[in-house]
Amino acid sequence: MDDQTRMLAGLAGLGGLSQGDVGDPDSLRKQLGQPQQDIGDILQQIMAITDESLDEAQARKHALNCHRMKPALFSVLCEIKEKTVLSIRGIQDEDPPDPQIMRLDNMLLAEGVSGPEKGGGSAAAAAAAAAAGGSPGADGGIEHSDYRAKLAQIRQIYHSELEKYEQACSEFTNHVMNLLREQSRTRPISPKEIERMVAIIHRKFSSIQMQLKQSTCEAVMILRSRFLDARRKRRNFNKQATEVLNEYFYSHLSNPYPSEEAKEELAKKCAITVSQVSNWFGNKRIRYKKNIGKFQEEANLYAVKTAVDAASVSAQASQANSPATPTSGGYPAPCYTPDGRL
DNA sequence: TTTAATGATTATAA
DNA sequence: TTATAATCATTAAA
Repeated sequence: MDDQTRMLAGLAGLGGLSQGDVGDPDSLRKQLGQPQQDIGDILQQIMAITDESLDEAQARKHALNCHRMKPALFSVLCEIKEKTVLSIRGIQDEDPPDPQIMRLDNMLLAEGVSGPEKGGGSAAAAAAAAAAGGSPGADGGIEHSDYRAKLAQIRQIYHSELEKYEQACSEFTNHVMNLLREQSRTRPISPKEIERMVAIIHRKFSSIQMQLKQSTCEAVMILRSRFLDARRKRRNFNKQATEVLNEYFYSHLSNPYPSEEAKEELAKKCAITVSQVSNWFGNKRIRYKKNIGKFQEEANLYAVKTAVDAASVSAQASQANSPATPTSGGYPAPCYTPDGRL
């Protein structure tokens, strides 16, 4: 737009060539071999062309295009352009790869939304089969396939939108380029300028692309939190596992804080993860402390069990490796008698 | 259907 | 980082 006003100013200046500061008017006039009014006339027509109707303008354009003075005028315009274009140079040359869009790209790639389609239609088919099949083989498998199906849906939407975006972008770019090429017949347009315009268009479109990527990322995150949140697929530990954990807890009641190694061992015994062991102990400690009375029975049960186990072990091996007997500490021990009564 | 139990998460403090 | 306390969301029992 600024260029346009500059161009108009340049053209207006050209109108009065005698006082013009452009090039060498005298030689130009000689070159043209025409009176000055003629040029002013043509310029007047060019200036007025925007006010005319489309058909009129088209006809006028054609007439001007065929005008014998057109090449000369064109070269003058080129000269002016050459001068003005200097000022717009340097405001380009900045194309840093947007870190935001790179972040989004990485995430989409990691989630398998962008990038190569893994498994192709077979994954969708498998998901559909799993959903249709009455008996979900693995427990949680149905949810997993549901998740995959939803992800595939997001992926499909993303790709179709991206395609639309790319099509629109290239369409628009082509349109503008054609327009500029067409205009370059009547006004000087350097390839650099076209390039710059294309860059501007791409920048504008890339903000749209970012929005698309942003919202896709959001959708994936929501899907993840909805399906992969462990709380939603909580399963109670099996009886044997809770037994092992409770045994440890009540036999270390004075200090129910298993070391990292102890946690690992418990995890292995119970076929759960170390962090699950940590969770369990965290929950157990706080819940025990909050209501010791409620756990009294359980405590006695396990105390007996431990004692019996220890007794049998010591009887079998005739060794004096009695279990760690809780004496004092942060957690009050329940009163218990060897026969299990309170 | 309501309630209790339970595994996981979150916020906070040491 | 880890422990605690509160809370969430699901499962199992009543």
